[in-house]
Amino acid sequence: MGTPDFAVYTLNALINSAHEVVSVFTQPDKPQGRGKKVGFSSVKSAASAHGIPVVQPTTLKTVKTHKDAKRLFGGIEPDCIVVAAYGMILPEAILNFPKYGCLNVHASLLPKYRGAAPINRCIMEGETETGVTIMQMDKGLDTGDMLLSEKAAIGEDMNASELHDVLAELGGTLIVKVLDNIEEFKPIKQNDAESTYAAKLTKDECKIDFSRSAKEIRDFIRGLADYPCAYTFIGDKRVKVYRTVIGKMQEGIPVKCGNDEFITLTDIKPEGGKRMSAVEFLRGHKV
RNA sequence: CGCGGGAUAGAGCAGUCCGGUAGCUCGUCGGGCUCAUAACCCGGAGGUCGGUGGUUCAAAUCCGCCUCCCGCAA
Repeated sequence: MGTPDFAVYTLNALINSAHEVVSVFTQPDKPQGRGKKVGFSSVKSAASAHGIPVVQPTTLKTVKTHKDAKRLFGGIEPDCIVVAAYGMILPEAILNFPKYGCLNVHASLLPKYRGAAPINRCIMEGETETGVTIMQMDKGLDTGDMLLSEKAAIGEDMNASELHDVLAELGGTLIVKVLDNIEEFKPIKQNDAESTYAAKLTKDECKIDFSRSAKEIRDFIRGLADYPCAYTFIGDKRVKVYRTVIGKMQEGIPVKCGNDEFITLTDIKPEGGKRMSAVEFLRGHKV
């Protein structure tokens, strides 16, 4: 079960493993993008390409018993359900349905950064390492017992997209490792006292606050790049900012921030325009 | 039919409202200055103005249709 790109890595890893993927769950198609086009999720495309049946329930709340779950799965009783960024809460009837329960691939070192946006949040917080955890799902949100986790370093200049790819890849590797020897792994309880929560990102909070320190702003921007992307305004135009350098540089747009420091915007996308370097932007605009 | 912005030289933009010689910054090429330079000065090349039909003596500009790109929203 999964929806976005992150889950595709896990799906592909499972397809290429010794395990059989009997069916794939993903969120329902919904109108998205400009206009009213109906798009479908990355996972749906990937699954269809391999001829795996795709199921897209609108809600799972109606699944209350083992029988309901079995009906949902078309009579199949899977040994295990793997969940990666599915975006829907699973009722207990489903959690308890498979023999080995439901395993979740989560892009953080639990119990830190539970929730929807662990990849973005950890960069925004200036972390230097994060990781992927495979856990046994329970009723809580990312609170289940951990089976396996592995660390990954966050590069000095790495942005969320780059980290996403690294962690997604790692997630695929780890889930296969767990499934290969599922009996071997001992569940480890999470220490709730150390937990932090990575709330879903909202557009409102993506506006850059230039009164913060240069480092905070830089972490903020790379934590949000390339999507949803931090933004600010130049004149009355909204401008997305992808990359910055701390200090006052020639090759870009220097902005004063807190503590009398400067940060230079080097890679941006103005409203209505294409992504470009700040140097190019300056050739046609006065700032 | 969700709302909105955009397509003009290799890049980034102005010009469009009010039709009349294709413009700016940068790059590029040539020359000059200099111990020297990404600096400075002079000169040149490079455009079917996204496509298409129409109005007009005349269209980047006004009108119709089409394609592609982007922001918001979801």
